[in-house]
Parts: sequence; C-alpha cells; structure tokens
Amino acid sequence: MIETKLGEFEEVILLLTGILGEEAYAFRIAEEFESQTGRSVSIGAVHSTLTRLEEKGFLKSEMGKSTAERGGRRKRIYTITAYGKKTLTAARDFKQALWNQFPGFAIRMDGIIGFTG
Amino acid sequence: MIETKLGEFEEVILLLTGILGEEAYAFRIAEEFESQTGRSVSIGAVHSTLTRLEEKGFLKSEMGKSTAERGGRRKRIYTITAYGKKTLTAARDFKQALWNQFPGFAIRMDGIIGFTG
DNA sequence: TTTATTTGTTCTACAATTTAAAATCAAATC
DNA sequence: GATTTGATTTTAAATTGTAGAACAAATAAA
Repeated sequence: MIETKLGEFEEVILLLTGILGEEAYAFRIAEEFESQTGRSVSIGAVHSTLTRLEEKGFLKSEMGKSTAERGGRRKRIYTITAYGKKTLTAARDFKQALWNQFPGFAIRMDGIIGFTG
Repeated sequence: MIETKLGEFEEVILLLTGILGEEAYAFRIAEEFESQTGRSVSIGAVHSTLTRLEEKGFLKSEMGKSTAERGGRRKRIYTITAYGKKTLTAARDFKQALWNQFPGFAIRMDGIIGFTG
C-alpha cells in the first residue's frame, strides 16, 4: 500500500501485462488470465481494467501494426510504466512485511513459503 | 486466485486480523492499518469489510468480555478461520507464481525481493 | 464480388468492493 | 448525572470488478 491504490484484479492484470511483454494486448491477457487462474474472465472486464490502469499511469499503450494473420483488427499493445512497476513492487513488499508478522507463517530461506501452524 | 475471491483491502484486513490475534477487533485493526501503511482509514471501512469477510467464512467473531478499562463498549473479537488462512495462502502463492514469470524480477534466496531490471 | 469467419477493440450497464462520515452505545470517571 | 473515552452500527457514495453486446478490419470462401 503506502502510496499504492491498486485493486486485486488490477494487480493481476498489471502483472500479466509485464509478463506478456510484446504480447500484452487485451485478448491475449484475457487468455493468459484464464490459463493461469483457471477462472474465466470476460474480455470487457479486462478492457475496462486496462483502460483504468492506463488512466492511473501504471500502463501506457499504442496500436500495433496489423499483422498478416487471419483475424484483422490491430492490437492495442500495453506496456507497464516505471511507476507501474514501482507500485507493483511496493504492494508486494508491503504484503510480504505483513506475512512476516503473522505468527505461524514464515518465509523460508529457500524461497518457498508455507504454513507452519 | 483460483478459488479465491478476496479484494485488496480485504486481504490486508484479513492479514492484520491474523497478526493481531486476541487484539483483533475493529478499532484496533484500524489503528494497526494506519500505523503499518501510513494511510488513514475510516473505522466504517474496516467494519464493513470485517462483516463481509465473516459472511464469506474467512473470519468468525464473538463479543469479548467488557474490560475494566475506561472506555466502555464490549469488543467484537475476530478470528481467522482455517478457510481464511487457506485462501490467504493461495492468494499469496498465486501472486508469487506470477512474479516468478515476470522478466527482470526474481526472488532472491535471502528472502529479499527486488527489481533487477 | 459478396458473404462468412476470425481476431480484436469499444461501449454500455450493472454488481460488488471500498471508503467516508455520522449516529449510536456503554462503561468509567468527574 | 454529565462527560469522556473506546467502541460498534448505520447510511450513503465513489471506485473497482464483471458481463455482454456492438463494432471493426482483415482474410477465406462462395
């Protein structure tokens, strides 16, 4: 948190955008969301979230060139901004700090975290 | 995510409840939220979130005994359920898995995570 | 050259979560 | 009894999250 204002779904979409790199356009992100979470998501949900994330300055976007592939419309490619990365990192670190205070839970040095209660 | 349905604020409140143990009642949670995040929060926000979290089965609550201290009303003490812990852990692990796929970010073995890009 | 199909984005509307603020409550002390 | 302190509850509003339909453009097929 701290200066962060990032919802749960927003955080995941932002992360997915970073992961997908050049491939980060709404349709692809929605697919990736479904494959990673096993949950279905509507394309509209992803689009409106991307738009909000861009308005907040966490992402920027530009239209890609039309490819020679079957389907036609040009893709809007999203890129995570430095501010977006910073926000994402802050959110993660804040939660990690909380976990470290949770009795019965602890970070193990091999990077695997588990419940020990 | 996976089977999780936990908002950003909800997740933090749940974590704080686990951290506070016997001291986990709305007023105290709100104080802790402010001291840990540096952000102010309204007590109503915390209350409605706790109620929702209880409805979802992540928390349970009971009224504590009135203490001999100055201020009067009895506290409602919240306790995290096994299901709540499981959900919290799943949310954390899911995000960790995403971070591990984010090029330029990596978990370091000393438990400190940082941007390496 | 139409028409269908595929791959996408945009727009519109609604539901759920998050947030603030005010009202109420109860016990202890003055 | 009135006031102070520590707390919960209630009410309303803004922000996020979600679904679905409409629209767009390019290629394939008729």
